[in-house]
Amino acid sequence: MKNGKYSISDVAEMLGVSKSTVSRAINGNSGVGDELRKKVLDLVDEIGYKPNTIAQSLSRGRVNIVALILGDIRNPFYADLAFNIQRILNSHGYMVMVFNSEYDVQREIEFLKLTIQFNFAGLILITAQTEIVEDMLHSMDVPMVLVNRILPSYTGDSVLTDNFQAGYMAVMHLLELGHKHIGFVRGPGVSSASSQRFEGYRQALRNFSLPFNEEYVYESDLKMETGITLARNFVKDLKVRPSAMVVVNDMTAIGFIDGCRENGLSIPEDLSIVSFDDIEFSAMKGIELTTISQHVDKMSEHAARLMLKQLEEKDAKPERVILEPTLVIRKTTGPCKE
Amino acid sequence: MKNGKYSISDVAEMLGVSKSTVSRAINGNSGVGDELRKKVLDLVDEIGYKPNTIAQSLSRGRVNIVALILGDIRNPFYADLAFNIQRILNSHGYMVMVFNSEYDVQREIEFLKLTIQFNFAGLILITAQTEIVEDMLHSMDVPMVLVNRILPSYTGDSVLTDNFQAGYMAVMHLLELGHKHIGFVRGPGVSSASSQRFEGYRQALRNFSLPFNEEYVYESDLKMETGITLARNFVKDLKVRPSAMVVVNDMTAIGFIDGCRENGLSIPEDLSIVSFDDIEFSAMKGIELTTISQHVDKMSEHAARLMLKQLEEKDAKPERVILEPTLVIRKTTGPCKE
DNA sequence: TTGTAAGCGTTATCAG
DNA sequence: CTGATAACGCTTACAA
Repeated sequence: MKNGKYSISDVAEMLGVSKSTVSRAINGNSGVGDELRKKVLDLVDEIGYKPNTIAQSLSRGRVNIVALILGDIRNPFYADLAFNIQRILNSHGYMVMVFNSEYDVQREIEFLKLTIQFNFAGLILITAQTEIVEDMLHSMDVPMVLVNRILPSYTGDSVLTDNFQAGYMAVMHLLELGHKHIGFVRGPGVSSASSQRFEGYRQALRNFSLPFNEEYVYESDLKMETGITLARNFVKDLKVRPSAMVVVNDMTAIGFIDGCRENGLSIPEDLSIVSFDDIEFSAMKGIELTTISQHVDKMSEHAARLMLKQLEEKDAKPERVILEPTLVIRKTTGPCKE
Repeated sequence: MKNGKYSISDVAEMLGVSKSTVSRAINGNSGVGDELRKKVLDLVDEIGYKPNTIAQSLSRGRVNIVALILGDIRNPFYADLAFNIQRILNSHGYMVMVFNSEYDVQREIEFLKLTIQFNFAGLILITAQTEIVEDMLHSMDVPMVLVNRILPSYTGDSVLTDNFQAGYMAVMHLLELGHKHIGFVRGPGVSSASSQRFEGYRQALRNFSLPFNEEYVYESDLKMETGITLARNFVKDLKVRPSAMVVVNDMTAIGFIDGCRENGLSIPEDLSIVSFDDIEFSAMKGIELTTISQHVDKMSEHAARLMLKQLEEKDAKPERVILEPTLVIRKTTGPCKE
């Protein structure tokens, strides 16, 4: 017994039995007599012995930690996902380690390398980007779930919203309100979610012969602060402004709206805005975003379920779960007045 | 070499040297010739060998993970703290594992037990509560930093805002605006930050002979949703309402304001509100909280610094860092009209 | 400078 | 049903 903590050898010695017996007893494995098992368990309970997880991991060849890589935990959408996934996996005996890539490919690759070094039990990626990552992923033989982003050649488990449809829906809603000139704030190019929303938007524009204007397309790194900056440019640089904007995520939209109001634009009177995610804040008085829900609860449940499936069945078939987006109409969109 | 990964033995064998030599070389320890060291490093680099962190940890007796226990990662105040702390510790070679206690003592104790089992390198507690926890903490011989909460008998490293002063400041601000009847939404009783803010509030009331009314005191679990519920009761149950409220944190305040407006109260015309934290959202148009900043950046820097100090110096003296709160006046407080 | 070997705390294999 | 004993991959005295 070192450092105030008991080891399995201590327990074995105290009982005059072998380590194997103790190991079997505490792990609920067969091969120990009922009487002896009870004796072991009683002592373990009494002295408060806990097996050393590191040693277990080394022996078993993997650690019971699932790595979760996401862009930025400060974004409520990701925070919700992380929270829910963590809760579910915890309740099944797994730990979750959250990494913030800060939307940076280099950092993401670093974390992927860590996954190898640590022998993590599984890997959940909420922000998988570029071919480099894709190559690494292919060479990694570990349970893996992709959430909300898709990699072209990836065929494993994944759960995502139908982002094309989401983008399409956004435009349809604006169209019904009479808007014809509709701009778009996209996310980083490497985000498939963003690209697909953009595609849906383009398609809707085409289907209804609405004009597409390159000048009305902006790019955000998904942060609120960036939304504010973008809005300032939007207000100042454009001689003729669109009457509506589709914005890649709620955080950017909240910032964007803030920037617009700061510069004298009224929302939705002067400009209608639809975004995506439906984070908790978007329902608040004073915000009240019209947004397209990604159903973060379902998304996290599926992600956790798929991970557990891979963790617990050796050769489970890969699933691709596709969630339907839902339009939530609040107060940032209104009829077009022209 | 198993599972596509090289072990130190593989490297040693390929070079015809011993494992110890490889170990010394890659860890930058003395006792290897320059030439041989270079040979080792070159091969390691070429084949992309990475030491197995678990095996290292078992051997060294601790794993390079710092555990960070907080109430709820979905609260932006905590998310900011976690993000910053993680970033700093990562850059010094430590991993951070975030646990959501969900403000529940039982869960917190579970996580503490995990710290023992895992032999985590350090422990950062942003939500330390009750005597049970206190006892456990005392018996744990691991680098430890308490953030934003204080335990009576704890003498180790800690960083916190002067919450008493913060509570006092909140009242002073309202007093200057002419308010006399001031209520309070407190946090859970186990939160020392909340209790001290409450004490500061009480003291200010006493110092200026303002009336204290038990009916005007509510309790929140720090969540936005709860703020909404509280506000509904506040509006409906009270025949005579105070003209101002001090609310324990921004998230509750945002919900509270929402609930008030939903029930026809105007903020700040009918009711002034001051809260604490100054999360990013509080600056948004449509929210614009008057709030007391806890300087989350400084707070995280100190927390990380104190942890690193303990991690890297064997017998560093404990420090208690106390941050001055700052009042940020925005638009949820206004003059009292009576 | 380099190698040998013991140990870190478990689990798993194989005898008894 | 139970006990030795060998891994797991690395670090670290101690020898050479």
